[in-house]
Amino acid sequence: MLKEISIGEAAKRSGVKVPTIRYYEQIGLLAAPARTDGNRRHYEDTDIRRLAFIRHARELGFEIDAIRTLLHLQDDPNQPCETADGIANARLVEVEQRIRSLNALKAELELMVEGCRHGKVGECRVIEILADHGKCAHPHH
Amino acid sequence: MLKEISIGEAAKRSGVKVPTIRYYEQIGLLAAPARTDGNRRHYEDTDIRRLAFIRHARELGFEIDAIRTLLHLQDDPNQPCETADGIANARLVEVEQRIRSLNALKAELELMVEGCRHGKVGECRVIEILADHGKCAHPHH
DNA sequence: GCTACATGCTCTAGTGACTAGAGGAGCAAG
DNA sequence: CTTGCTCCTCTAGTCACTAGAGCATGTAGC
Repeated sequence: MLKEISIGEAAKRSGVKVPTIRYYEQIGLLAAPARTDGNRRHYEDTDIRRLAFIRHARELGFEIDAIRTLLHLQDDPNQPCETADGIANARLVEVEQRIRSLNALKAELELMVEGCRHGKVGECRVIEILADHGKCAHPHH
Repeated sequence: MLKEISIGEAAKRSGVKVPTIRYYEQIGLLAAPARTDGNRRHYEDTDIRRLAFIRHARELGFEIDAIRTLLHLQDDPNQPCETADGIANARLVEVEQRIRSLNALKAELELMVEGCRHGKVGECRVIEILADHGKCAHPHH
């Protein structure tokens, strides 16, 4: 007979922490599992896969609501995948934007650190650049 | 005589929203300004600069606590700027790390979107990749 | 002076996505 | 049988705001 999967075991296998699993159940992202006699949750393999799916999507920066939609799609494999495609595309655009602004920021931070000649704060470029946005190398953020 | 700067005007000039300015006052990031007869806040140019400083630092991803430290440094320009330099440097390392992981993520999202042939969800790569981490292009996240 | 209406005030509560802790029960090993 | 781990529920806290209620004040047109 199969050993039942406890919440701790589910956490280990899926990479989602125990309180987070309970939280996902609470917000309806994961169905409430069956309980043992002692009122403990026990999970099936499908639950583990669902949790891994959620974890992966969270790591990719998808919001819970987007994940909810993706999970609905997954549950009904005959739907056209345009919705999923759209969600992933929107996220891609976001990520590209974020990379651009982080690159601008990196240039600026390098300028700051480089400009700091370890003197007094009065001549420190970190403070100076932060105080005056006009001194930014890339002022478009 | 100078026109007094209202909170709304301060918001416009600094780029920090009105409720956020009040919030910054509440958490002690910005000193409580003088009030008019009618109990309205009015600001000085130094306050506007401080707000712009905060806004800029927030955009650069500095946390409020780091900003608080930077502001203390700014208030006392005879301190060595190593502390400010250290904060900026730590932030630079973070930003570089974040750019790297976002690039990995971008690759993965592109793979997903590209792989989606606008068919049914059953064969959708977006769903598939999310469900199985092993399919990632860059599995190191 | 009167009437709108914008802007300001304080206060409380809500957001997202968890995380931490209290206080107790169940369970396996020695 | 006791020790210690995992589990249970419940509430409250985190960060950096944001939203809204219910009032007071200021300003522009008539």
